[in-house]
Amino acid sequence: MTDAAPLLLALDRAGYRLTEPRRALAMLIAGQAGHFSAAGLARDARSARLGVGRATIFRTIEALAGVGALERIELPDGEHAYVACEPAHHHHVVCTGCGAAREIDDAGLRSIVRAAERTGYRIDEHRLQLFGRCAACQLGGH
Amino acid sequence: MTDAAPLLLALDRAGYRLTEPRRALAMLIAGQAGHFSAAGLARDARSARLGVGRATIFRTIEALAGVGALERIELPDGEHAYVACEPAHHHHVVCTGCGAAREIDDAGLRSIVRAAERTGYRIDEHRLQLFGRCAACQLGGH
DNA sequence: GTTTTTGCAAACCATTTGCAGGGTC
DNA sequence: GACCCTGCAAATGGTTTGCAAAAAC
Repeated sequence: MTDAAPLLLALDRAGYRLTEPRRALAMLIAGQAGHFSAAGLARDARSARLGVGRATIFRTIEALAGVGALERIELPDGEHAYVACEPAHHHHVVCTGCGAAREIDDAGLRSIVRAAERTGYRIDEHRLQLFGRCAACQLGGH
Repeated sequence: MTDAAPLLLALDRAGYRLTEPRRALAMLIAGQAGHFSAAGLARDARSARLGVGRATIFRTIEALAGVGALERIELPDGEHAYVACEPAHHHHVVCTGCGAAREIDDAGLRSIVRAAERTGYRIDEHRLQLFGRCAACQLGGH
């Protein structure tokens, strides 16, 4: 339900060429309701007769993740999924009902990182993912 | 460097039978320095001539993760790994140098979860992983 | 003795790669 | 026109599964 433009813009700015397959995939990704998997996107592309090969799908997702327009997450069941996002540092809340993802800020994380560094580790990177049900799914009982 | 007993105890308590392959794998896991992968464990098992099949290794890891004695983590490079841990709720700091993992408490998370719930989501689960270098690896330059 | 577990080998499935042709800048 | 990108098909590699024999309770 987002817009495809930011995805293409991010690729363009990073020096990637704006090809037909990439445009088509950006549209497809923009139309995803919540998180999506590479395999699922490949399925959609096939049923939409985009004529885009599996390899291109994986390569495009990789490029988009590389420029920060997509984030790869691991769902509670171990599956991999991607969510479209702003290319800034942040974290997500993911709905286990419909897959909708929202960004949240990490204000409170600073103190956790500081606490962790008291163990002697120097923290370079952190990953936080919250899972739950969005307001709609709580009502609808999906 | 940990002890194999807690792993076996956890399986026993959950009603799993204590078989020879499971004892052998518990020892092997207990001897792992930091995090380890299923594939790596399979390699170790083969070189140690344990006579344990790949399938059994995956099944045993799955069982241990199921009872909370192992936690599956995703490293920054996308690889999967496991770390032995107490079966209570907690989070890890993982050294990107040697793989050593330590548990940290999640005191500060409470406020983040609360903030996230103000978006309308009801949070059921969260996952936090910190990556950095442990004291030894900062000195040694691994 | 009944039920779970194992090992093997084959099956699976997501992801990657090599390469020749085609599209983009 | 040079270089990037694509599609295809084949390779890869981790993980799962079916099944008969073996072990645990």
